[in-house]
Amino acid sequence: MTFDEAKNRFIQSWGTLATQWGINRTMAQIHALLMISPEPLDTDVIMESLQISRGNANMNLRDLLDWGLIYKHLKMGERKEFFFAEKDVWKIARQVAKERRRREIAPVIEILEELKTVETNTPEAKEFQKVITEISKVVGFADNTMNAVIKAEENWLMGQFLKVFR
Amino acid sequence: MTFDEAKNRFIQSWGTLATQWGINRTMAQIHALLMISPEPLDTDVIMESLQISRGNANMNLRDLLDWGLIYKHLKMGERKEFFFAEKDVWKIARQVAKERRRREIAPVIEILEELKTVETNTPEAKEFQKVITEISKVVGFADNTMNAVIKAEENWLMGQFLKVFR
DNA sequence: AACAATTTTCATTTTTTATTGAAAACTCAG
DNA sequence: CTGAGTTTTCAATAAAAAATGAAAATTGTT
Repeated sequence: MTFDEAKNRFIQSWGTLATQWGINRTMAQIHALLMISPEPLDTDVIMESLQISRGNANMNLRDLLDWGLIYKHLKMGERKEFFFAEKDVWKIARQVAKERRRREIAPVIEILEELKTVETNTPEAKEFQKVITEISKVVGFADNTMNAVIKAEENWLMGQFLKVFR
Repeated sequence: MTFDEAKNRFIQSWGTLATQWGINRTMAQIHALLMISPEPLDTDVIMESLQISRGNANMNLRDLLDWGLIYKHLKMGERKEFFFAEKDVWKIARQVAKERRRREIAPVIEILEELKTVETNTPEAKEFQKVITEISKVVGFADNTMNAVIKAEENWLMGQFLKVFR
């Protein structure tokens, strides 16, 4: 396999994987492209590489900035903006965990707490409350796990898990 | 909040959450409905409750069966099929981890291994290989973690994490 | 201030994904 | 074997999500 083939394969695969996780294909592809580029790239290069429009490129670059997965780089004497990706994959994992926790887990916990307060006079309502309580436990577990990832240093986290799997 | 309000809120929220994770809304709603139902339900009841077509109901029920999240129940003297959900939320988590590992993580590991074999003569190719190697590590970590969840007994897993967070 | 380079926005279009509903297939009692 | 009850399939349709591209806004230079 040549380098260019490998590169394309990676960008393509990353995009496909992302869609399975509710992330849009282009955003993942831009991220992949920047991850494997040793140099910051400008919007035109990205558009050309991935064959996408300016608007599309711009919006997804903005989203990646919001997620803290890429950064701007200004070259002196140039007016264009250049972008480069966070290359530390552990840091990326922490960043994604942090955002998803905030955007997804936190609201769910809130709703579950609210639902726990329902009256339990019928068998149906009892079953309901039982399920909600169980879900709360598992969501709490997920929340703690994400928290661990967010706060962890790479070595600490690896160490903990090596202990578990020893 | 009345019980019916709570029920609807739950089904609705579960559906919304699911879409953020790349799972379709209806599938999650059917699952939620069955989770909180003390009795197995037939297709007509599900169609009525969620206001969906027979084809839609049938397809998503089949998918849920494939995922091992619901089961069939045949009532004696009845020709209709009834469905009930796995209520053990830990078992659900294990089941989902198992399926996603098989469908998503495993193929990614395969591709990454393949990409590692690329020639590294240019700086660009060197950077590429470095990134791929790093991603491999993190994906391997995710794979191990999912494996732990899959194989774990509830108490063992909880115990391990309590240790980590003590 | 005028202008050219660049970025951002957003109404429109395209693509993708989900849903419908009716026909076909299946199942089983009589 | 027949036919009513039930499930499954799938082409057509609808809904949702993503992408386009050109106009508007912004930025920095002279």
